[in-house]
Amino acid sequence: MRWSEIGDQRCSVARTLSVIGERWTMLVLREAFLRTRRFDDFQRKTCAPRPILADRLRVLVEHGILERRPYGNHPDRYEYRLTDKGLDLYPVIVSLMTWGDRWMPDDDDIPPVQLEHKDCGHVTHPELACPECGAWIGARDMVAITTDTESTRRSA
Amino acid sequence: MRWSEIGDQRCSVARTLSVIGERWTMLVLREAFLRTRRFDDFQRKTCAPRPILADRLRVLVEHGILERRPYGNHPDRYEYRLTDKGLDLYPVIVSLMTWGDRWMPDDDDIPPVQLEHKDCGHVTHPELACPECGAWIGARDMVAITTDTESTRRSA
DNA sequence: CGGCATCGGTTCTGAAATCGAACCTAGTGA
DNA sequence: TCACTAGGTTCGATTTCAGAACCGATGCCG
Repeated sequence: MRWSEIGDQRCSVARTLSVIGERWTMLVLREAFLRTRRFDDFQRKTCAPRPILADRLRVLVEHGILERRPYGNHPDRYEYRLTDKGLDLYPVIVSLMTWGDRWMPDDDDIPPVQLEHKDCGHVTHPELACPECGAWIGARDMVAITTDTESTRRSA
Repeated sequence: MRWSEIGDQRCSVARTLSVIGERWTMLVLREAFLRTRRFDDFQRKTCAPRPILADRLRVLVEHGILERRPYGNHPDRYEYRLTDKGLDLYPVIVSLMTWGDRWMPDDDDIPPVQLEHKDCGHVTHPELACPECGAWIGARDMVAITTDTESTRRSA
């Protein structure tokens, strides 16, 4: 199967990756969450090749994750901002960062970016919890229920 | 900059992606969390090309995310299992899935895989919360503190 | 015993993507 | 006038990917 066709898999992970799973895209999103908005700034911060960056921004805009809006008038400049759909990717980026801080520390082992919770003031890594009962969720606390489309899926 | 060098960036997201950011790798991990263990099963479920799959499994083993261990004796067969380091990637996969369920539903809009919390029995999507105060965390509830390596980084 | 199947890969080739440098367009400032 | 900025696009060389075929060791069937 071609990578470009993974969006066709009946799987939400695959469909998500079909939009944000290309090289560089996650780094673009990282910068967007750090309030980078302009093409050249994305380029400098991510170090992505310019043609690639242009493509990734286009895809993110097409899928409504970023919004491309004009700013500053005459030379017609544009900036890219996260939409609600884009802001909702926060858990993905944070999870990647958390794992990296824990398992791939660099030489000076102070993490490059730390997160402070506005409300309580603590510097910490957000973790998954169950919205129903509030318990913290680890790898084997959830059971996966695969819902075959009964009518279409038959034995073998 | 080459994609193969992103691990050099002083950023935990980039370093994480240098290990699990290649095409197909996340789908391999998805299957690992669904308890797939064998080469051919990974191949059938992810639909990744066999040489690519072999490479991705090798990288995951090299980084200690999967463990390759023999099972069943004589023809020398191997299976791949998540290590603790690998299990700790659960929030990444779950976040990708949650976003896909919310923003990229397929035609019959019942999600392909649902998660039931073992302890409380509810079918739900885990969400991020602050480990210190327990509050739910959304995109703009955390402030990023960039810790420049003071001695090496100077103005401009 | 021969022939086919299984599992876990590797090899090979053409097709697709990525990369970096250079270029383009439109305005601004000196 | 010339240099500079911002937001891209074009080009050609390199790298990666995709998929089909193959391989080696064993087991299963008759």
